[in-house]
Amino acid sequence: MPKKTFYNLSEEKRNIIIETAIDEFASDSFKNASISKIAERAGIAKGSLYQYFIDKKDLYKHIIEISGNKKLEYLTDCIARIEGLKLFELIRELYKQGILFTIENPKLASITNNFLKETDTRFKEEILGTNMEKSNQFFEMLIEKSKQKGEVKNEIDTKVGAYIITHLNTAIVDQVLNHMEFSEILLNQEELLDKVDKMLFILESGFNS
Amino acid sequence: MPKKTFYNLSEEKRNIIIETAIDEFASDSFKNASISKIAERAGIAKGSLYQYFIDKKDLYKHIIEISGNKKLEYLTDCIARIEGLKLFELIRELYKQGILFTIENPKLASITNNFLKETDTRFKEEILGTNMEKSNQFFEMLIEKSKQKGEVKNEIDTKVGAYIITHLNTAIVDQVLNHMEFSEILLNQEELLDKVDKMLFILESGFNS
DNA sequence: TGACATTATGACTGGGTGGTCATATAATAT
DNA sequence: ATATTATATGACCACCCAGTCATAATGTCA
Repeated sequence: MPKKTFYNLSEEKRNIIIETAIDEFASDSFKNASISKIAERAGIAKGSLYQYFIDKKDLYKHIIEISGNKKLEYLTDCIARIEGLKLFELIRELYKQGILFTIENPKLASITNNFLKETDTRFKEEILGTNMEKSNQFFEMLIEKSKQKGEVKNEIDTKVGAYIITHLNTAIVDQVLNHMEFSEILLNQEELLDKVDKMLFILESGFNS
Repeated sequence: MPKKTFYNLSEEKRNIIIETAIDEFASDSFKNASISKIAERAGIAKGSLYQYFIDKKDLYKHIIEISGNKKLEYLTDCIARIEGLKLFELIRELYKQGILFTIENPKLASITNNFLKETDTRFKEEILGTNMEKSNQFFEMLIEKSKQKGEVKNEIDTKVGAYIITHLNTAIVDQVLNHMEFSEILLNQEELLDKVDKMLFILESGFNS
């Protein structure tokens, strides 16, 4: 968390710093992102950054938190509709909102994605606190409910099912990001949703004929 | 590719260098791996390394090539049996061999996995040459064949199907690696295969009841 | 033994990094 | 206007890096 001095800054200055940090962390991993560059590009002295944040990790934590909150904004609507939707209707909505978030906030999406790819588990825990594995547990809960409703096969292993759904979600976000980097074209959202539907169709009914 | 001087070295010395490089690239990304450390740990002068390899990328290329070849050894057997097996029997074998490779060669697996996570597409192309996307195309071909045999639903999108199978494969390898890092216990191979079976069951028959 | 080619070496260059700290500036309070 | 507190600064520290190159050591052939 930032020091008090950071919140004494004008909102404008705070925004510049945050935006610059987002830029930097979006284009490099935590390790390779540069505090020096952030300071330079934000037009402040490096020493000042250390007046606002304890250290690099502290700034990173704050940016990760911002990312998470922003993404939550995209998901809360459909999470609110949990009760009314069938499992795969809900998953479709979640995937869709994930894609939307990625398209509208590519830098934030890239940051959270880079973070997920981080291998150092201790580091991850340190940054996320207790919030880890939340996504997996959420899907596990959904699957259990759907089993009880008779929507989903009982023979299915809940944990493995949640694992599949989580991983394909991040895989999709990853692909969106890479395409956006490569061809600068804002890729067709409908085409993407079509892919998602094809994917969910496979998950729902299986490969076998 | 290494310079001629590298191949003039004794096999022993060559092996030490390769092993040390594998260690280094396994524990850090290309960017963060250190030539200086490799030289120091291999007990040779840094300048010598540059007598054997053009630059860092050249050494990395060679290590990636070694990894790829070693993994191919694990897969050729079951690839040879393509004709006799059903789609998911084959996929099971491929996943299984992938896990086996990862357990028996965790460093090499970690290197290839880190490489796959690399975001810079140009860099990837430069390292791999034309070999990119091979895995995806392979699965696409398999799915097409299985459709013709009537094993697999025709309504399924081949590309999306291959995408799912490829991504879940790398996700599994990833999990194996992380577990190995964390608990130093050689994790139960049967337990893993059980998870794979549960995963394939879902893919074969779908979530819906 | 001497002449030549090959290989080994590590100090060095120019660049980067996170983080510190004495000092300068600005703001506030008296 | 003075004293006190809060913020801004950038030179500086210790460290790391990839890659170079003149020199030294070693090997090879005559």
